[in-house]
Amino acid sequence: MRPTVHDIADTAGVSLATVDRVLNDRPGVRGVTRAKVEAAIAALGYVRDVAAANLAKSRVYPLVFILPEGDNPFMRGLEAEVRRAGLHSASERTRLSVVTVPAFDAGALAQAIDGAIAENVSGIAVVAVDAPEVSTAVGRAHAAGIPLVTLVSDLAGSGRDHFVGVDNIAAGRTAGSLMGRFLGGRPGPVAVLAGSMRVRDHRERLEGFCAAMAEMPVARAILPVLEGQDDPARSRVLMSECLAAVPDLAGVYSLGAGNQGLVAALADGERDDICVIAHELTAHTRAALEAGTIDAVLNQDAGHEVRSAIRVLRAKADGLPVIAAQERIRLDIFIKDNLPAGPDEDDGN
Amino acid sequence: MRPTVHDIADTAGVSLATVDRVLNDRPGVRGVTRAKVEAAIAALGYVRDVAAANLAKSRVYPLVFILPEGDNPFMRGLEAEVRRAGLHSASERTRLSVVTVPAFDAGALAQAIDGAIAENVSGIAVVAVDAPEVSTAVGRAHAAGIPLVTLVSDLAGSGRDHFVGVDNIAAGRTAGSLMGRFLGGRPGPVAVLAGSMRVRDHRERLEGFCAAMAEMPVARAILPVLEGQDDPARSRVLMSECLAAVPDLAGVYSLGAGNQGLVAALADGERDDICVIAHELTAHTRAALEAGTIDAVLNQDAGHEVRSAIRVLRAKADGLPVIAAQERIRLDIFIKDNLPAGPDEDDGN
DNA sequence: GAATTTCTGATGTACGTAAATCAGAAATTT
DNA sequence: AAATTTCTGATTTACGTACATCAGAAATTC
Repeated sequence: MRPTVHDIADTAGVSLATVDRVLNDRPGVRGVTRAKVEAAIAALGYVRDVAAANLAKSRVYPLVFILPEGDNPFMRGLEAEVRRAGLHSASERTRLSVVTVPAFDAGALAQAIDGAIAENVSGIAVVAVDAPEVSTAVGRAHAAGIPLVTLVSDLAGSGRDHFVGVDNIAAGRTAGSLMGRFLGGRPGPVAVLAGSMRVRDHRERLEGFCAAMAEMPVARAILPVLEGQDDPARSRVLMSECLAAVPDLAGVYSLGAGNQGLVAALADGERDDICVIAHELTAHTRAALEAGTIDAVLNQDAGHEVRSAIRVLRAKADGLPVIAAQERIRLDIFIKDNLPAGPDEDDGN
Repeated sequence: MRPTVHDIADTAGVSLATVDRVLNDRPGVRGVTRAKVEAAIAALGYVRDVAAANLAKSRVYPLVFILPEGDNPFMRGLEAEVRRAGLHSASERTRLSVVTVPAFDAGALAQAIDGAIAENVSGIAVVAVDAPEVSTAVGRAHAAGIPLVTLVSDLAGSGRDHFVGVDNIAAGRTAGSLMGRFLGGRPGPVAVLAGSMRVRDHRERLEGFCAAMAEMPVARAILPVLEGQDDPARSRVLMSECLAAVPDLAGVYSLGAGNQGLVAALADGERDDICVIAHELTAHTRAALEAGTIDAVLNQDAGHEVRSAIRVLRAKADGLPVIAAQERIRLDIFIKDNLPAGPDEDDGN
């Protein structure tokens, strides 16, 4: 049997109350006594039974997810996963809520973070816009002792406790490498469709993509980035213009959420010979992958990210260590042949 | 606050003991009374607090993993992950143990399953050899009420409760599709190196591979399967013979654990122009991927599989539902550019 | 209608920890 | 040395569930 607080009290020769004071860092214990208790804890290899502790505390963990507004399918998928996790959250003493803010709006984001701090939640997960206002708001959360993780897009040099998301430079490299291989010796430049260079994940993907393309045996031009603000209409216009202007376009790397507009533009232009690599498996990209319009989709699993964020925030709130291997978010590569069953086709067993 | 057993007792107008009898399916409750209690449970939306229940039961779950012996790196990786999970298992009231049996030996496997049944464990995870003896042993576990999941390789038409592993037909299809794209118009046949056609995962991968290759625009011969029994020396000999016999070999699909032998044979033959797609990210395949000998590695994450098996077995033991979406094991595609940090390079945060 | 069986209620203990209270011991100050 | 402050011990209650016991009520059988 694993040791309990009673065992510690016995071997340390102190009372239960003293052990409790040491364990929970409460005042009222002399240095020598504290040392004795800590020695006993170490000797017995005691680890607190978190389940019992939470039961006794009857503590609940209100966690807030701050996500961008709009019809970005990936973000809406994230939101859906948060809600889905919320269904099971009761049994884990967690209460989840979602706050949405205008996309790419640093001020609104900082305000939302401050709001969560004011509500004294026990954890915050935020899709970060990489801006100073946001960094200082994150600093305030840290100062208030509230664990905060960045989700999907990271924030440089801030006090965030953890980043939940894929390595976006590696994602870009992967896209570049696949693009190069798929194109082989075929000539023609490559276009890049992004949301905004104001979010770190988009910048990093572009960086990786360019690096990998540069290493390819066949040199290939990369056209100036098209920033569609993750808006379908805008992305469609930009892409259509590009197709018209560059008749020998060989490939498109869509590193943001402009896929709906991209697919529409490709259909308009009747260009099904272009090698397309996109991010995030959504209804649109899935259909385009099956139809052959898109050749590969790089994906981060929203469900996994949400569950990871919850685990990390809870661990941080409890002062427990995070199991790094379990929390690493993998980059999925999907082609037509390894598409998973859709969310509506779950076998439910 | 979420409802407790006391709330149910109050609203149903019965005593705590009766509620307990209904909840835990104990005898001694009249039909009408039971209905009243169940109505109250439904009305209040009661869900049992698993943490408190486990605390009260102070139950431990002894789980057994039955894995093949030998120096198969993937299997040793699985074993390592089980041991790693064992470190954290105390806090989850789980006790893990590993039993190894000779690879591809159905009789020994069946015997190991019967041994676990005799020990009255609360769950069994087994890397299945697809044979009748094994199926009947699985049937005996089912009859004994012991949850059993197949791991990595499934078992047809048996009473296993769940399969923890990737969709191997899709894995084969993916390999075939990537092989076709990477080779492009280059001529030459493709070789397949397997472990044994007696395990279902290898058969399924081959099936998917052949199907995907057949759908490619360029027809390509697939040579007869080389069965290396997942043994390095044997795989090396088979592969060397093949390289000598087929000078225009364009690609190799290694769907088993013969990668060490494969890489050695390629080095012997000084053939670095062959497109190689292999399974499972190990030290060998990682090095070969970085060196450019192997072009893509399809991987199933051993750590994820082990944790999934544990979650599923515990859920089954408790009679709880399994969250299908969370337990789907994904097929990772690794190329040089999206290799994750190695196990020794964990950032540990 | 009495005897039996079956059901139900009341009550208590346990799991391992948190947290509070109060009394007494030890150290410190006056 | 007395008064005060600081530390420690003993004890109790609580969290939500599991499980056991015993007595009494209700239903069933004879």
